[in-house]
Amino acid sequence: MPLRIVFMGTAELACASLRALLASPDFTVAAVVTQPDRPKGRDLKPQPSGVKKIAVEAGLPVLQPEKARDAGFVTNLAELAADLIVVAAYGQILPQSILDLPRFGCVNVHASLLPKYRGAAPIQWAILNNDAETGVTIMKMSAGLDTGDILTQKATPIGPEETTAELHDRLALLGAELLISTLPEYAAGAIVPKPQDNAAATHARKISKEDGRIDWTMPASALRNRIRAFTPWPGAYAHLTIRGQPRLVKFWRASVEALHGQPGQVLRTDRDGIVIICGTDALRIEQLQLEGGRKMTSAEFLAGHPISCS
RNA sequence: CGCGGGGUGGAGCAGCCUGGUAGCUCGUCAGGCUCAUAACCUGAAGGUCGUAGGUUCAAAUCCUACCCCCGCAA
Repeated sequence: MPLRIVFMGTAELACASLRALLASPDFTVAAVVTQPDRPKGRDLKPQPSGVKKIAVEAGLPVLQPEKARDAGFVTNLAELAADLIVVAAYGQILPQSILDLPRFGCVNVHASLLPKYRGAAPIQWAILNNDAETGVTIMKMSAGLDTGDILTQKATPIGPEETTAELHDRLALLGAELLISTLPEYAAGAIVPKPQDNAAATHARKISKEDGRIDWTMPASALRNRIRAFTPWPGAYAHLTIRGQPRLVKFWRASVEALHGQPGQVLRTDRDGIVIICGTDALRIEQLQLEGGRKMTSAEFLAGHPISCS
């Protein structure tokens, strides 16, 4: 008999897991819970989350409580009589009353090798710190922030050029695979949940737009990691002087060069990029984007936007 | 009606305010120079200036409507 599941998720990361659950005969998805539609897009009209779109397409009931801890919502959830609640990038803290609801509890998909990078932005921080590997964790949820007992984990190397966008997509799929292979074993009692080593825990705090601002006195290698980590959001940005005007420019791809000078100085502009001096070494900008415009290679950009070396 | 930028030879842009010869950087092609080159020199091809109307002797430029793209914001 398939496991009766309620799925809770909002962000893109959750979509792969929901699809995997829907595609597997081992599970029945009784309902999907996602955050209320939020203003999005150029018109700022409320848009459904990716998870909701999938649920609607699959003809599943969708619940969108403003607050998951509302008593009314918890009651509705209880009536669904799920064996298990699967949570992936839902975006809200769940009260103990929900965690205790299903007989198998709540299981979470997290995009890091816990206890490392608990919190909202594990993928970004793994790249920011230039880690060689990261992974996904399936855990039994507890009241704390990503502190639950670990069921299974799977590691994956981080490519030297890999961005958050790319790693995110890989981890979403990896997490989905691990989820559907873990759940039946877990339900059969074949997995012993393993407590996290709290002493080794780190917190991956949420990224803010301000984090994207480039400080040219930082080492070039650190800035390159920021560029990778903040793709696609919020982007690593700085102001460059173009036709005498300071213009906001986002940097999307860059490499490190062993060149030195005054931090912030534009050393060279050629078809291979724009070389800017950093605190240690220099950054060769290969792809960038002017405010209001689309992404361009440096060669394209320089054709129409003269940047003088300073 | 959330705010804003933009659609000009293949690419990226200037020109628009203050209507009157289609400009710049690059690419392409041909030739030259060079030991050599993505360097340099010379020449050439290539554009219904997003679409449809309007104003005018004359519209890339001013007016109106529409289509499409992008950034901010979330």
